[in-house]
Amino acid sequence: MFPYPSGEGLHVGHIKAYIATDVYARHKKMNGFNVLHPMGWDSFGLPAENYAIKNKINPKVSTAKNVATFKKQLSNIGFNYDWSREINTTDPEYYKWTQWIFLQLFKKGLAYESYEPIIWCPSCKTGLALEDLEDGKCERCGSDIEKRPMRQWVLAITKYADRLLEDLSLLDWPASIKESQKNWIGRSEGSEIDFKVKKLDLTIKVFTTRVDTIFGATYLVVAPEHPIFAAGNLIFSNAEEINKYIIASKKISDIDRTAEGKDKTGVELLGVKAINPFNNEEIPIFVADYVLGHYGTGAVMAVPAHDTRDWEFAKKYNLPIRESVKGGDISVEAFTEDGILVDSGDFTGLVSSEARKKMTEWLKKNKVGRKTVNYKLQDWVFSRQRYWGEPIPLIHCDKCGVVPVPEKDLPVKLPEVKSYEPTGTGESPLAGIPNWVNVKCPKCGGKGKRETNTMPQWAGSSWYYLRYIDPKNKKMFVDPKKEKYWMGKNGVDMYVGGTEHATRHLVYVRFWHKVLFDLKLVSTKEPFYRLANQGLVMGEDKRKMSKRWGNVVNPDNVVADFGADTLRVYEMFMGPFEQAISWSTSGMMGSRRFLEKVWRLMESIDPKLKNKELESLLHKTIKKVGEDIENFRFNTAISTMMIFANEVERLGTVSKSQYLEFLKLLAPFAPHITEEIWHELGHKKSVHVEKWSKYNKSKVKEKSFILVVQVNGKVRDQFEAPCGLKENEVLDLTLKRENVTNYINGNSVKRVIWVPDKLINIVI
RNA sequence: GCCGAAGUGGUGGAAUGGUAUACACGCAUGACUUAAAAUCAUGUCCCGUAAGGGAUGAGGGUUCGAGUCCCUCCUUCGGCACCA
Repeated sequence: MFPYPSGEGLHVGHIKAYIATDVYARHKKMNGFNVLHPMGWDSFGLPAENYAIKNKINPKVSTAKNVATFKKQLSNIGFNYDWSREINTTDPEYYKWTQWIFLQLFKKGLAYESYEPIIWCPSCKTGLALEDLEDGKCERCGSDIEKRPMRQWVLAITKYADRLLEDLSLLDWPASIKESQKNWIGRSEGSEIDFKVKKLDLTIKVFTTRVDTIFGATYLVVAPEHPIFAAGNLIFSNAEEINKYIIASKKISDIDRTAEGKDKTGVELLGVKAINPFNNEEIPIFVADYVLGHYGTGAVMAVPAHDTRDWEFAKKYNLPIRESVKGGDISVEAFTEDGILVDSGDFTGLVSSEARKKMTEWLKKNKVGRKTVNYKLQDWVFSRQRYWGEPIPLIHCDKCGVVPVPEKDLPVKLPEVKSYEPTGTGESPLAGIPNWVNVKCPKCGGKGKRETNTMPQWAGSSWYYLRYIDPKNKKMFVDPKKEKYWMGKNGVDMYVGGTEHATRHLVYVRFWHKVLFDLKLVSTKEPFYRLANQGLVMGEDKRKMSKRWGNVVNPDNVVADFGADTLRVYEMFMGPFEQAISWSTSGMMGSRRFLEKVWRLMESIDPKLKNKELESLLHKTIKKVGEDIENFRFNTAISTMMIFANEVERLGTVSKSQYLEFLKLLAPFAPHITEEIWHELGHKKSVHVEKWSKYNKSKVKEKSFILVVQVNGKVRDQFEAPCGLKENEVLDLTLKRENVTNYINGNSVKRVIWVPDKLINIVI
């Protein structure tokens, strides 16, 4: 994943992922692959802009400065990036295509204008998507958020909810990321039921996953946002009280409103009743803020006997609690599990799962309900009232409505402004530039106004992996009209980044990719079939690295003091790649010592030596290091190399060819020192263009092994034996050993388990 | 509450169902040195002089054999959450 060039610079945790891809890319290259290992800058959006505002610099200037800092830091570490393919999402030649993709979404009807109240950050002064919240606060600045009705652009990601969920099964991704996405999408199967409202010519639809409990429904609840209130509340005899309740509930923030255990409040809609379609029973209707307007239908049937929230509400307002599923004691608490239906008309006696099927069928047959699916995922609020983003390429015309900017006129460049601070008015700073805003309508030539909202920070990263093509083409981007596909058959082979993107970038990018797939612009269903997450590198004090704790380790200092190779080897060796681990300076010294040892062992080379003793170990090492890199198990790859180096040291001599083979294994991890030694030993070409060593299966095989003898599963003896023995031969050898016969002690041998070339277990 | 991941020495961790604690850090002792650093050597889970016994969060189970598979529970981390 390309970094966000923040003003803080990189710390040793950020570069862990880059070291891993570098090792992986170098290894693949040595194995003959044509590797594209790119770097770029995802630099539009709030963090860059907030930094710019705080430091009173134009975001364009500060971004360029931050990019330069990042690039310098990275260049210290010896990455094999192809800098000729460096990209920057703020480059007009880049965001031209971000805008182009937006227009495809628009033309497909997947981008629409909405006036619904959305999340508003009063500090960042912009609308936000649900994904931009963390613990109910603005993820960027930590401010409490508000709800604010305003005009906005929204992307219909919910149309792709099912595919985003289903296709997770195609992905070789960490379980936790898949799990997060699954929870975020929040698919829930159930039934929609129509309740006719008596005296009014309207129907309230409710969503439930527990249609089997409907005979226990004793009232209905609608959210304060429910459309039933849209036409005014004069139909209710207590209209004033209802109005008061609705207004009050809008003032409460979403977090307070949805906090579990919060006292439930509500008001009955007097003068109307809802009719349960199953038994024609008339039940009261309440408005209560424990029902959310944006989920399901914004209305629920309340079954206090079998739902905890309804139970609490019913207790408080003295509403009847009627059992319809056997199994609990509803006088004490709601019974929410499945069971056998009671007092449920024709459905009495069925088990819940069966009842749900039959009752949903009944709803359909009688045209009073249907099977439905609901999602927690909401459409993506895509406009920001900020300066530092891609202008949304649309023009508003009084006559023609919303008109897309013609493709030939892209990019719509972000204009230079004097004041780039957010206005807070619900308009972006771009609205204050009349000669940018006022344009001709591309359709009718009449007066038009540019859309002044910009795209969110996630736009540019939603397709950056597509800005590469076969190098033979020599072009930096492909015109989608001329080229069928933007990418090869397999897409990105390896994608590495942090877990914080689980429900943001990694959802958005899959959504855009699927849209492009439907447009036949990409050939794969998914952008990244393989993903790895680097674990956090924490400070030496086991706290998260932060200025606040003064525990940030800057790679520049580590490189200056201990060398880039030490840093690289240590970060790969410190533990499993995906695990969070604390930095340890003394631990890092161990990696430094290992590299010094490798250097020293040059002196142990005996050019005349044909070192048979090491041959088997070397080939095992070649095998293990290659497999470990492929599987992102860098820590064990390094420990395997350490074992080899220790053995060379123990023996005191090594043949030149063996030493060189070993150097190649180390080269992806420690590119500088291996190159130095490689040349020292007389090579003109680089070690990094060498072919990766091939291990020899026959050489991996040992001639003898340490046979472990167990008696009844306990280790009682071990001795060296030649490989390839048969079970009876081994047993003969074993039964001659005094240690073994002592334990057998005259008992008859009941069973013998023989694991070839490893272990024998004698059961007595 | 639901879902997921994980619990192994003083520390980071290793272990296709087959010798638990590889590798590294730290520590101790020794060698080298006037001394220190660096380097090298030896040792370092617990009990026991030893033979041996016991330890992979706790308790059960499957198996000739379990850190690994199954069940129950505890703890930590992550996601979702008045989501009907």
